[in-house]
Amino acid sequence: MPTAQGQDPTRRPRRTDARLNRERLLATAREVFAEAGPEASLNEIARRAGVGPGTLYRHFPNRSALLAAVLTDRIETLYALAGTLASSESADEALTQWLRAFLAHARINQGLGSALLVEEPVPLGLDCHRLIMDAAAGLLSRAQRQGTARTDLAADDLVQLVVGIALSTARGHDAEQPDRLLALVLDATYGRPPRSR
Amino acid sequence: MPTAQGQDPTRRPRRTDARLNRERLLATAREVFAEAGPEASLNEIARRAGVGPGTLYRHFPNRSALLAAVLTDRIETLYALAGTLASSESADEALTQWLRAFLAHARINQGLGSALLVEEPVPLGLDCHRLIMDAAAGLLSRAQRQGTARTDLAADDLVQLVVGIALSTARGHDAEQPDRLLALVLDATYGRPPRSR
DNA sequence: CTAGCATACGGAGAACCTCTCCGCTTGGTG
DNA sequence: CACCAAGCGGAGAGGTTCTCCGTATGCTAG
Repeated sequence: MPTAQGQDPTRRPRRTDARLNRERLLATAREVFAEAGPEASLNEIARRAGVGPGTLYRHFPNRSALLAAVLTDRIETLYALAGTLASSESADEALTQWLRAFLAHARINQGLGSALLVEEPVPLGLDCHRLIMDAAAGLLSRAQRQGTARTDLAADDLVQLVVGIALSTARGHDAEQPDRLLALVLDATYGRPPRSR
Repeated sequence: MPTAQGQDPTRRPRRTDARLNRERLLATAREVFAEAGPEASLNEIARRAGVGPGTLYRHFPNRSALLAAVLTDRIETLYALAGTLASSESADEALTQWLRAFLAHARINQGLGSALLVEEPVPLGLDCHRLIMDAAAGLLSRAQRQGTARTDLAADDLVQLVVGIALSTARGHDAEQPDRLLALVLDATYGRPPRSR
């Protein structure tokens, strides 16, 4: 599992107070984003972490960078889950379970947080987008070879559709709806090949 | 077709300069939102319309109200389209065409604009959400009775899924993707009933 | 143990934003 | 034509993101 530790070894390592502040910021951001959504004030995060705004912005040059950092460990978990599922019994079941987990993840991060999975090249940190796509592509291609997933389906599209579910249900009140929508997408995934138009 | 003209007749009609300003603001907002997305600065809109910010805010108390107003005529068009399609040959084809039009609409308004279709009770103007749902529900139920649409599908879910496509592809670069995703959803809509799990 | 300096910090502040308030202007009517 | 409710503009309050730079401090070489 790739982890983002690409640090130029010619430079001396980070000062410990800097590392500490970074961790504190990250932990605080996790909390605040969970409370107030991805639009939460970055000043507020800095304040609650007990550092100045300048410090926050040196560690994370913008909101996206901070969001990406907060999401990173969850993403890595998803990537690892894909690895585990890849050796499970049923290829279809593996894909299904992973997509369920992915949807849950995207929703927990308030939908919009996961928007950066979709947006621009992902500013900083390790490449979340790539990791997710790799995980999805692996499971999907196995389900296409060994399972019943339709072969004209691309991983990009599948992920995008699930992200869409997360986004559009982020503020909804029907707690069951995301599951229903995902079930529908899964039906399409394992359904017969597209009807001739 | 319901149109939002609910004006208390005991009050004298709006002054003409007010009506003119409102129209100018609306036209400018349409442009600016199209250029810069639904996050565009309202000050900028006021400036370009040649009025003060105060004027904008009296006509439209907040961003949502302005967005809703901009979307209104498009929504009414969609509602009217549903009426037209309702008497067409194939129930399935009618639903399909309407969903295509709806997706195009949601995307033109930058995805996020259509977020207010999903969010809170829709602040002002006529009830966009209700109108859309009515249109979708009518076409879907006919496709379920006379066509091949699966009967365990609710209009809410179908609309939500399409909104999700619009949202998640709003900033994407693959121009074909929205169509592919919609095709997938349509396959599910007309597909066999859900497999026994 | 200490001196020196690269590294990191904090917070003032610039430049934006949304939205409110209120004194002045003006369209429409009696 | 005079009146006044309706409407206007813009100052400004209070929020935001993000930058800049003088100051403080962890680390290391001596």
